[in-house]
Amino acid sequence: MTLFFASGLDDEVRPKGRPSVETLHKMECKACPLDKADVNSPKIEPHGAKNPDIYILGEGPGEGEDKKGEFFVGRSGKFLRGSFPKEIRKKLRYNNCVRTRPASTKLGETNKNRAPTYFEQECCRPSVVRDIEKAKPKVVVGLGNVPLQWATKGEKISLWRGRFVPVKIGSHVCWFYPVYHPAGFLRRRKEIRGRVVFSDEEQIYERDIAWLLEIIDDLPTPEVEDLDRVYDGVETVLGTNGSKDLRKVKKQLEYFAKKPIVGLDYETNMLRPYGTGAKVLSVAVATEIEAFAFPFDHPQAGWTDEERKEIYQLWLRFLKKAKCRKVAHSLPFELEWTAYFYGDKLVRVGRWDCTLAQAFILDERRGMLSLDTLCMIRFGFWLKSISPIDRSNLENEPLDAVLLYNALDSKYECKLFILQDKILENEELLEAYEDQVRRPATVALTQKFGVCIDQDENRRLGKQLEKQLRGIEADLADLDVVHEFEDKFHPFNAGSPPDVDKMLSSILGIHDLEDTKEETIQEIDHPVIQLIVQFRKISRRKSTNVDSISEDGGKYLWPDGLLHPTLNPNGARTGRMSSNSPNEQNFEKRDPEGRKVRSQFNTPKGFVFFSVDYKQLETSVIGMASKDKILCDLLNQRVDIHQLWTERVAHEYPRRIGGKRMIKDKEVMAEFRYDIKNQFVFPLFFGASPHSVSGYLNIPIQNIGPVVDDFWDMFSGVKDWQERELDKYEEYGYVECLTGRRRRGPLAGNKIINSPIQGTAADIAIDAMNRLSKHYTDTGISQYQARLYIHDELDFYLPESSLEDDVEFIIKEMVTSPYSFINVPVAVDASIGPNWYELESIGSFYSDDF
DNA sequence: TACCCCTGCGCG
DNA sequence: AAAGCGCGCAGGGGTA
Repeated sequence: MTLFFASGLDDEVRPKGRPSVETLHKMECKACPLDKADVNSPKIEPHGAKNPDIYILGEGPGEGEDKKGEFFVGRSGKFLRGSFPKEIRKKLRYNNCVRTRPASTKLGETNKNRAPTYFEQECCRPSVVRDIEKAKPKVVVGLGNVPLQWATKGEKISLWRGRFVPVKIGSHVCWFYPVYHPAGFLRRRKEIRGRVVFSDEEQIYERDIAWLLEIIDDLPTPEVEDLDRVYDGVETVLGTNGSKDLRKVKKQLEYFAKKPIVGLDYETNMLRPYGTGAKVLSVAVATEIEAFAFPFDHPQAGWTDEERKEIYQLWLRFLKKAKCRKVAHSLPFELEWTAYFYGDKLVRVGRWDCTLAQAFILDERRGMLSLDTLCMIRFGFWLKSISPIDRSNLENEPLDAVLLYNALDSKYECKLFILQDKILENEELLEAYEDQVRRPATVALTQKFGVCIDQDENRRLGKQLEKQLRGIEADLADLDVVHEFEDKFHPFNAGSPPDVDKMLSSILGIHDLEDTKEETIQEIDHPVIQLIVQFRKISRRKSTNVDSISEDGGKYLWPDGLLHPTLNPNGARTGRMSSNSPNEQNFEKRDPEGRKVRSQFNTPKGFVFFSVDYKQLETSVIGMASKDKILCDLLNQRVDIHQLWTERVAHEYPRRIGGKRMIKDKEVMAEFRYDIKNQFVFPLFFGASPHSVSGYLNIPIQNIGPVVDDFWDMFSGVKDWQERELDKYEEYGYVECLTGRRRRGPLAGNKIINSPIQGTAADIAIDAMNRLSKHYTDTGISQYQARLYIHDELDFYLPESSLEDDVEFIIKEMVTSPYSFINVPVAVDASIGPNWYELESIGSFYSDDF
């Protein structure tokens, strides 16, 4: 029997020629490097209550502990005891992963603590395990990274802290509850003018401990998956038994179709279905206790062509008819492949669920959403370590292994879904999950439809930018400072920050700059600076916006001639969707020259490009959240708030726009409005200080300060709302969108204010996108499926034949949002043209017109 | 060669 | 030390 199934490090990371982990466990102190360490108190014994509810597990004794021969008597030990109420304190038990002080042996550092090594931990493990087995605590509280790794193999305490993980320590099953180590944040405590400033970590630690005490009596019995039973109920067919296997597939699919909840998982040979030779290798369906996997197009699948066709039909039938909830982990993936091979409509047939979306709604910390990690958090074992298989190359792994792997995934998806569903219900987050789980269908279809690129335009732009770059390089080569640089060092690369830094300091004699950003260096009056800035701009424009989507080697163009950017609904912590490969959300727009790259985004013949932007959506959401009377009135009267303040600031400080007479200049004011929107109104609404705003706008504080005061006089309801949000965060440790989506701490002040706004705006826009997409799957009108999603902008390809009807339908759908918290008009700006660059406005449209 | 982090910068 | 928020991508430069 393994001593502890999730024990520290494996043999795979063991340096060669060192004893195995089993040997270390057998030899204990005899093998330990610390056995003969020169310390005051070797092998300190655990102490405290005999049968505690809470067992505190630290890294190893520090200097204070070593001196006194007792754990947790140093600074952080005292702090830790202090964080528990007196009655509870008596009932704690204390131990460390390593019981002898691991002190630094480096010269001059003999009194410094260090983290215990793997060998020290493993030698000590048996004695710690024995003590925990004897003490039988309900919860082991792990302080910092070492106990986290010790108990779960988890790696980042910031991602694991505050979660209850079921673990089996020796023979004892209990909860492991990682928290920040006090020693860490006590070191980082700062004093400003005699007042201690607490770090985020410290506040989070306090909250985590408080939560532990609040919930400990209500914790369910922890359950750790029995590794001997993970394959229970798993069945597969290889397809080699012809019609017998076929019948089995049929029977099984009929069986699972009648279950209430079924995990569903594809294994594929690529991540996306658009590559040449992309195929689904196998499929698995499962309940909590039974799983069935069968091959599609794995090379070893035994199907004849005829049987393969039958398989296709059987699966299609399942997708069309199954009454069960179909659960995937990362649903956009399953839906994208389903749409691609079986038809778009199926993404909305029956009910699909997503364990990743559930996990995201429960805890939006990134990096902890894989099925593997979630199985560890919920079931106490690492799912992926069960299957000895190269997951990046399933096509060349033996079919039987692929099927077992596939089946396990689907089984634990189902199991995970059922557990997370209960937790969502307990935390009153089912509604937020419903919003989240509507996203994958539209995401999958937008991804599948793809984005057209005008390759002639791409080539033209590529050549033009190439020429500009050569020109800049030639101009650079003419400069004395560049000669000097190259004599002294090496060829000058304007795209290299270290080179630019060297140019500034060694050649131009400018030393005190923090970085080489455009903003920082543009004040320097030297031709080389302008050339550097230009070079960076043009080379970025070319590589990011042109080369990457070229049919001539662009890495994002697929064999079908389209882009298929991915949208990630479970990535951005506020609840926005991010985009990648390429990021459709960062093609240039603000720079009049740069925005020409958008001309590459055209439509198929017979279609026009239709672009719809929500008008000041986040400002409207601030009105919805704060219910500020003035703001809501202004929004109801369709007043352009940015314009209002643009004029106000222009009058207050005309120098900023080049004098009073410029107030009448439409172009100047339009440009200034842009600055006011992004450097005044938004920053203030999201918590920027007057001083920061002064900096952004480059207007002295004595001029802008009074305007900021007026701003807050006018929108005092918004200020009050901001205060309320901060209070709520203080109380609950999270903030909430109007849609119920949460964002948990640690959050700095301004994020607290921003998150509910950004998240709610995202929910409104994505909901509209989804309703339009549903209209497509309901009626077959494919132009209602958005092609691009850019936060507050949706883009469509509309057939010329039905242009007017489609325009009206889409606009109406976008402005008539069904959320009950909407108390101000929702408005859009719409424009139309041959491509994403040559767009002509067709006007603004308001919900109260419909 | 692949991978990592850093810097810089585009979008909302 | 204080800081509007949210993202992804390219190139440089180092490492294995």
